[in-house]
Amino acid sequence: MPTPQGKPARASRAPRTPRDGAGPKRATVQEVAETAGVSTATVSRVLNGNYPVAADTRRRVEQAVRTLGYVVNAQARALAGSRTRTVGIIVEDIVDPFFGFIARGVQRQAAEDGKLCLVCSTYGVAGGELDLIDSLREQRADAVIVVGGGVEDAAYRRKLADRAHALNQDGSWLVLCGRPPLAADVPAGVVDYDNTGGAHAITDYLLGQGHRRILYIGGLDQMSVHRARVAGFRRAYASRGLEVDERLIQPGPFSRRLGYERTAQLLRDGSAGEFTAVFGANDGVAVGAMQALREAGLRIPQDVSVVGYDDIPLAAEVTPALTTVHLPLEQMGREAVRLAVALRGESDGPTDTRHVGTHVVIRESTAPAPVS
Amino acid sequence: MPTPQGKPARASRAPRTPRDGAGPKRATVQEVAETAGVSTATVSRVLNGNYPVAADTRRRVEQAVRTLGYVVNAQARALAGSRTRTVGIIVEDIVDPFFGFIARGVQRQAAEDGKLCLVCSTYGVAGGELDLIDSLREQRADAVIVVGGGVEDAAYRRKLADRAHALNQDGSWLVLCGRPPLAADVPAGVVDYDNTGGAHAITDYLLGQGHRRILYIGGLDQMSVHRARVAGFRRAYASRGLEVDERLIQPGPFSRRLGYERTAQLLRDGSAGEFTAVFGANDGVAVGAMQALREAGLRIPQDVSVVGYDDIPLAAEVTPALTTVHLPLEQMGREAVRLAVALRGESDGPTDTRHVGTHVVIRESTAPAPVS
DNA sequence: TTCTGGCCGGTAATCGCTTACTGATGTGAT
DNA sequence: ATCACATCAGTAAGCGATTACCGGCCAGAA
Repeated sequence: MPTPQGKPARASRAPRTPRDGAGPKRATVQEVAETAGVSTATVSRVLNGNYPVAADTRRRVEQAVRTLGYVVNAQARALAGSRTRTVGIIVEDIVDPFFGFIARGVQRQAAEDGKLCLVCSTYGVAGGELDLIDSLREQRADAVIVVGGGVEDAAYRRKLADRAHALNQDGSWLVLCGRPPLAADVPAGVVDYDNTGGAHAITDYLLGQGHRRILYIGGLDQMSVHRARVAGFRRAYASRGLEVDERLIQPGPFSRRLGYERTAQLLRDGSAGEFTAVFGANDGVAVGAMQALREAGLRIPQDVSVVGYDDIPLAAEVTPALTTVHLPLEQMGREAVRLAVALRGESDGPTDTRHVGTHVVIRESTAPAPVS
Repeated sequence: MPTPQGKPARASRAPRTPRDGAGPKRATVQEVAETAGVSTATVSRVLNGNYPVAADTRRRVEQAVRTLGYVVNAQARALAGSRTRTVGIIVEDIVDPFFGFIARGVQRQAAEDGKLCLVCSTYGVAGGELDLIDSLREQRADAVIVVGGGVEDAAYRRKLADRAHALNQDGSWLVLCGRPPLAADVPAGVVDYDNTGGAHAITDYLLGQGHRRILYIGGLDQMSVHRARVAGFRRAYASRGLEVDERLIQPGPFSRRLGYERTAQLLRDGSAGEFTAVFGANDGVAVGAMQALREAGLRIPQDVSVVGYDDIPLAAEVTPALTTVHLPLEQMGREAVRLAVALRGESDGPTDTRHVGTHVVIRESTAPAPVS
């Protein structure tokens, strides 16, 4: 049998020469300790300030730190301690302002808490979050924040739940941002906004302006965000005792192009009937729709009103400025970090869900329905 | 004297109980080794695949890894090895698409190289880069990429150079992105684009269209980017033997608001004389100017042509679409990472500077100068 | 058959810091 | 003067990998 099954060879000890000194070198606590004439423990205490050290000793250590230009080695610290002072955030695309603002909130809150951010993007790779979570787990990020995320089936949710358990066992937490909780027994924090409520509010506003036929564009059925928004849209009609014409609900991937093409097409072939308002599932879709309407010679808001969702800067910058549902994105990012910090330590607490408020911002793209 | 100066106490050894086992726990190479019946060295070799291991042994180790759900500890690995497989990037504001695209390039290239990104933003704090570089030095990022950066005086440049030396001594590199080199003796890589050339090209295009009075808006004199662009603007006039009216050069902080307000004001008080074209120092400024022109009843491009710089998505989305100078932002980000990787190891090589190409993108906001 | 290598795999030293214990010192109480 | 306490500082055991060195084994060469 070529399989080596024998007892391990008992090699005799041999003092090894220290790693050759040619490589990069920087001061260590050891050296600081020697320079200051104290022990490494004391240096560490001064550095972390979590243990009483006599003023005089402290001064000497600080002096030594300055002299040697000492900088702590975060890896060594993390290895010895239990935290890395690092939070990971996973988004779809960092260029998208929706994610950008959330990332900004995460960064700012993290900075205030003395942490650094590992920012990852999936760039459209389906299920890319899963691999990224694994990478962040290797890095032992103190928390992993997953923002949004598109299509999700049962298998995917199961895998995500597995990651949540794994992270939790490592002592850190998974925090979902802008998506609903996974399940009661999955240890993950959630920071979400009320999609149904927001969609209901803005739809109700349009209905209040006399609009009855509102074209809803965007969203895929597998996306929970979309399902929730459509639910709000429907509920607004229902609570006024009105019916919605199913032909007016036009799903599709969130994108400016979808808004443009779908609107142009419906205007051309009239297959969804008439409409006096357009509800873009997000601001990008709405802006695309505006362009199609304008090209068709329709005036906004005199002929057709348009509303969006999210309130990214673009909404306020287009002409006419877009009426939309404001989402406190940056605040959500901050909240996610705070939640992760709060959760930390609780080895297996219940899933904690926080909701941030949204509100309708009325700008110039909406007006009372034209008298027909 | 209360100062404790005596010889350190020689405490007797006392075997300490292992850290209490209640905390988070995850498999280690040790456990994998035991499970697979090999040594930790062998496990490490299988994991890193940089040393021959018999196929059978490898299989057993892989099996053990799977069974235990083992995940390597990046901190321990970084401490023992010499790299952290992490790159840091510092931008002004991650929401700004200019920085967003560069960050995207950095992320993608880093991902392809098996690295993770630590993304930091200064959010307007002057000199905030310096502190962030220090943080990234603590983290021992394999490279630190600093993008853009605004106002910079001699003292600031000196501090930045100090950081570059420190990083270099640590064995990693500072890479400047979208800004000129610091000095020949500063060990830092540079990835930049030709601002003077780009400004020259687009100005020349306008001059070729018959425009003679071009309003240049934006940029602060302390910003090297601005100085270079204005230089290109001037050179374009000069190379055609034309003179530029100094009143037409209107500095100010890059912002949409500046474009809007300055244009509106000059239109109102005519203090800079007439002009048939506006050159926004970046796309935001140009879009702001477009708005002011439109509100003043001027048509674009029939009455006034407008051009921008950078070619962020907004440029293609406004109506009329903006003629501008395209910058390969994402590619710059990738290039910065590649440069950092290439530089790594060279303990003190010469400053390496790479330039990425730019080109004028002609859209709908420009037309021949109106016949007066 | 004995020797020389090539393959593989084990041993244990390190990386740089945190922290549980322990000890020395000085102080106020008795 | 003696003893119980605070206070402050030192010792050294990890944390979880990587890797320089060393050595057993076996095949082909001499």
